[in-house]
Amino acid sequence: MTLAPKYNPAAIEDKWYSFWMKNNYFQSTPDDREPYTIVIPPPNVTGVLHMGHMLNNTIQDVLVRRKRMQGYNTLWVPGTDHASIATEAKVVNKLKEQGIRKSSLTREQFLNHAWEWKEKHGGIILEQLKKLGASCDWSRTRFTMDEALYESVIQVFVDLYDKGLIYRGVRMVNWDPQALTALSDEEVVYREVQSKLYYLRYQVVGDVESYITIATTRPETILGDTAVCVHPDDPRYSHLKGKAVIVPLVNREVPVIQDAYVDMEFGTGCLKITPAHDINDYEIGIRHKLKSIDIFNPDGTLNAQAELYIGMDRFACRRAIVNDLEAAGHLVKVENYTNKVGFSERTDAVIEPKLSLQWFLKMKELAKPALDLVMDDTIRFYPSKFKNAYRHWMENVRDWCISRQLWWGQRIPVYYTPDGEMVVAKNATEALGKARKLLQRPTLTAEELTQDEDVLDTWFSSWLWPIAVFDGIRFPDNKEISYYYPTNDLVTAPEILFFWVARMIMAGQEYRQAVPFHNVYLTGIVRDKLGRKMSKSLGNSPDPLMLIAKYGADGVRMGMLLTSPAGNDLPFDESLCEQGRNFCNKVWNALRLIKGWEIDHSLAQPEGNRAAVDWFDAKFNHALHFIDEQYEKYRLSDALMAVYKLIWDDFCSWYLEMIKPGYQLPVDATTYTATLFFMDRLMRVLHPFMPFLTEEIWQSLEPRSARESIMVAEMPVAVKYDERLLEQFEIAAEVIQAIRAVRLEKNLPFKETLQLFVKKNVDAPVFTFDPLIIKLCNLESLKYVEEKVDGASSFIISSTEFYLPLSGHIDVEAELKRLQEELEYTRGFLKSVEKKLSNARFVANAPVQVVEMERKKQEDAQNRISVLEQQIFTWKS
RNA sequence: GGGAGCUUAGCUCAGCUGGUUCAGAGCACCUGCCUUACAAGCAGGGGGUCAUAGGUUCGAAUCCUAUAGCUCCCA
Repeated sequence: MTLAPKYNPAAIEDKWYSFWMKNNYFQSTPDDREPYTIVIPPPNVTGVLHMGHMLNNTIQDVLVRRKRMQGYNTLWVPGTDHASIATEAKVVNKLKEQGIRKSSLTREQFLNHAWEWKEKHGGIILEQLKKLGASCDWSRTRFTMDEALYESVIQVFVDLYDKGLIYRGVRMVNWDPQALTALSDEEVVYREVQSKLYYLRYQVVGDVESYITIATTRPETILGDTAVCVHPDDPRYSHLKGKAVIVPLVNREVPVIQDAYVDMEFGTGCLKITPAHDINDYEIGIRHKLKSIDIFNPDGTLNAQAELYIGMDRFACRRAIVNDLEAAGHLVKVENYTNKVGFSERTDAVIEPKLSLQWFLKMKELAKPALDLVMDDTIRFYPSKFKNAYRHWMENVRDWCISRQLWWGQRIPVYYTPDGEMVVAKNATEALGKARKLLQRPTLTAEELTQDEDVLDTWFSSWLWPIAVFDGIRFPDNKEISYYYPTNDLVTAPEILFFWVARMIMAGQEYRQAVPFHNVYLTGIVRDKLGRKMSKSLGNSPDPLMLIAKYGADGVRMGMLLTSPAGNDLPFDESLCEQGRNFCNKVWNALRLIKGWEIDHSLAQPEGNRAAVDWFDAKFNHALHFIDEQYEKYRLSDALMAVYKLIWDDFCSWYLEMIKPGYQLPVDATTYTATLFFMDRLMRVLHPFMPFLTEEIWQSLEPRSARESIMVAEMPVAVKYDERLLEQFEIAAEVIQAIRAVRLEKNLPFKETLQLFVKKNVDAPVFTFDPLIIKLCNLESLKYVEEKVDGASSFIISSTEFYLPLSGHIDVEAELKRLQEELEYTRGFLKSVEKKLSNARFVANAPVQVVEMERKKQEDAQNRISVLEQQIFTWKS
């Protein structure tokens, strides 16, 4: 059998992925095993795979593959969400390129275009996930606009409305003038921008000489001013109580009001009030029963109520009005000013606070149980530090604006009658029935009812995701939902903790009286070397598929996981993938070595080999215990690192070197079988992290039947191991390393054999690993002696002296210097230990074990010192 | 403005309720090796006054207080 000296991922990845697919290993149906379920955080259909998805989905795949091998009936449900705003924007743009305006289409025509777009582009990201090795049950792929999920959303709306939790109201909302829709608070990102603070003077009514000056960053909104406000305790303005001022240019008289909201320190301490265009002004407006004048059209241009600049865009208007105010002598001064401005997460347009009629879901009642479930650890967050942020948000939660002025999405199931009454119903037929009853008019026709034009927020479908993918809303008792729900783990980003995770918990309580998942693993943000978030707009994100092509899917998976403990940002560097690739190659070459051996069945197992096999067996179980612990704590990078070291250091560097037969010599069958067994176990433990490589190797270890696969093989279970053996080996390893260091220092080639003499001073000798010391150090002999050996290079491990006679290579001065330094260090160490022990309070207060430990240290140091002193004495004489 | 968190080797991070060898890992770095599994490698090695200043304690990277710097969330 000849194997390429370098691992070539491209040659095998597609082969194994289709092998797994063909054998339906990813598929799950309910049975009597315990289920393990993950639902994918649905990427939006407009998306292509980015580094965040790579990280997130690698983690899910690791978790699900491990559980599968542990015998659970595992299911990972894939899917996408419809992303109202983003998708509608894409479709609108595409139509624009074809010269079609959205406004020229009917709703139905537009939706046809949208579906067409979805069919064409919507599956790209899922196809990309396959390249990563994602073991999703693709036969269950769901989309938030699928009929079942659509109907579930509608049903939930009707239900919540009937429960009195949904209401319609005029509120100040975040308006996106580009997407022409309201946004939820979570879809607005605030950024600091350089802007200007304009100081404007308003004339006081009845006194031509008297002016007051206000400061504003938005001078164009003065057209909507309906008051000017000062602090009630501000002596500068007390004389204005009850007076009115004139809004410049439009010459409207507005009252001067007093409200403690005003910050006397800011600007001039005098605030203009525009209730229609600022959330704080809106609230002041309500308190003082002010009129509200909405001066903007939905697209951000000025309307007739503004009286001036009608039809002009809000930013063009700002420039124009500043000029006009200056010309009219109303502009006092302009200052540079840094403030935070809200932008639309989707379109990046500046958000316009706008009064509008929207649908809201009351949050208070839903939030309380959802908060408790996290605080009492019924649902666990990894890392738990996010509990704080979660609580803070849930305690201050505000009602959720769920309507969007779009077409792509679930249309709000509210129907209006000609007389302005409304009914809420699952469909038009039911609505008609309800409306007839409501109006007591049996002749009412369906045509007379008009359905609400708006659709629901995408999150209003996503929050049902873990239930809806199993059709648990429409059919709450179906077999699937009963079996798979609650799901086990959710892997997502902290950014959507509130608007997705929290709401899924609410929906779970409301519709299943159960949590949607037990554990939430929060990933970090993938950043570039400069610490910037990777994004398409910055162009600083590598193309994941290119990375896979370059380093192999396994290499990239390892690169993603190595330095990303839960919740920590991942400063991504391609060299991490390189490390993953190198590791693949290392494992590959271990296979090459083993497969290259000739087996001699007549050969008895050498003693050294037996020791090596026993040792590695113990080491493997020791590592497995540790790895299991890391998984328990969701510390995947630590688990991976432990596997990495187990394979590279313990298996390759130590074990294989120990049992490796000499050049062109055969290996005994017992050792060979044990080695194949170890390799098999190691591949299983590594498989969740590196599915492709491990399958390829596992399949080559032994002949396999057509349906066998490592991905459904059993995960090794840690058993008890001999700890003493590991300790004894540690000492042998120290000896080997010391001899290697001597060789390097003295420039002694490995081929030259050495003699080793061991003088045990305190402990009884343990011979277990002696044959391995001989082999790995190419010793001619290893002898135990009672007396020190003259003229030899020496080293000391604990209190045992080791001698390597090296005629002509000994530098007495250097040996003495080294011994002297070591002696000084050990004396200092002993002193510090003795200081502790002579402290009566330490001996009295510290736990017995700790004191014992110190006594042991004292004894060891004393022994070592006497050995060192004797050696120095010998060298000197 | 309100809240949360972070600061340990050049980089990225471990270090659990204070107690074993003058703090560990991976990568990077340095030295020597093309030793027929692997140079995508082998062997050996250096590197940290645990942000700063106090305090509690027999004992602090670990607990408390203050300061500085950074990050995130909310308004």
